[in-house]
Amino acid sequence: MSESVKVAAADTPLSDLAPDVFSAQCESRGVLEHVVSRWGVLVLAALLDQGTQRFSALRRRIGGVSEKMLAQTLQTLERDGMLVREAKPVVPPHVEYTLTPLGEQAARQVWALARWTGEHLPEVLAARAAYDTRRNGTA
Amino acid sequence: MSESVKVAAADTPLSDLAPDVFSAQCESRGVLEHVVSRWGVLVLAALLDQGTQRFSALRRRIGGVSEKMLAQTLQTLERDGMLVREAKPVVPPHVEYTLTPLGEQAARQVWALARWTGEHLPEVLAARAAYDTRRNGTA
DNA sequence: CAGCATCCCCGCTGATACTG
DNA sequence: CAGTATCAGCGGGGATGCTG
Repeated sequence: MSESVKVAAADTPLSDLAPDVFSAQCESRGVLEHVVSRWGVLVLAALLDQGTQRFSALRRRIGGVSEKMLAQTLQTLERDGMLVREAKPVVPPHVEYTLTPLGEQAARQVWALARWTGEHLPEVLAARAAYDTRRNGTA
Repeated sequence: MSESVKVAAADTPLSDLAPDVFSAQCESRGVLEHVVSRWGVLVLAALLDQGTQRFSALRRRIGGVSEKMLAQTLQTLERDGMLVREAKPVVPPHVEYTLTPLGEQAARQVWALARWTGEHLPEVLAARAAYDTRRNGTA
């Protein structure tokens, strides 16, 4: 795979590119869910940010993950080819996780999205306030 | 909207841009979840693809949504300022939904991500096969 | 240290039925 | 047509405890 992520060539009719996303059993939907899942986003982001890291480093980095969910998320992403797990055969186990090129592409996209939401949070918050006012009456 | 969504400017240290995404109570995480939720993605995509649409049109378009989930999703996205709901006061109710500029930006990003996963599905599937073999099969 | 197994809860989700 | 209300089921996700 190359390097740039190539996004937003959205003048092409959307339905031509992926007509099936709207169908209930679209397989790529599952992949997307993994990638944008609660912890998936953060694992990818952390790995993109800091590069190769061990389990405990990730756990410390990502506020609020349980061991279970971290392990589960890592497994899923490994299975999807987004990252590589390398277990060094030493006495205190030492396992490192690294993004694959594929995973890096995903991570960049996800990260961009996360950053975008962060940047536009004020607008969202304003919209919410307006909406709530409209509903609850005077407020 | 201008043209490109500007993604993958990831040479900037990630943590500088949004240090708080990793904290458990990051507000933008919620917005992200709404946007990339199962039906959120599809609603945004449908609206980006076809423009303003009514409730029933969306329902028909998006395979497998229940009325409840569609209504819920639309409400959430409206509250977040991603789309506008316009109810025409006619006897058989007629309600139209349209993306806001903000929502259109979101939709493009989400759509790009969806498309990316679609394009790279073969790689993911291959990775999965390899992973499963490593675990069950010959391994 | 890494991570699997178990238990358990609650929130998302869908099916059904009712209203404006 | 476009919702809201209610109920029931399933699975995500956390806490705990145990292994290599």
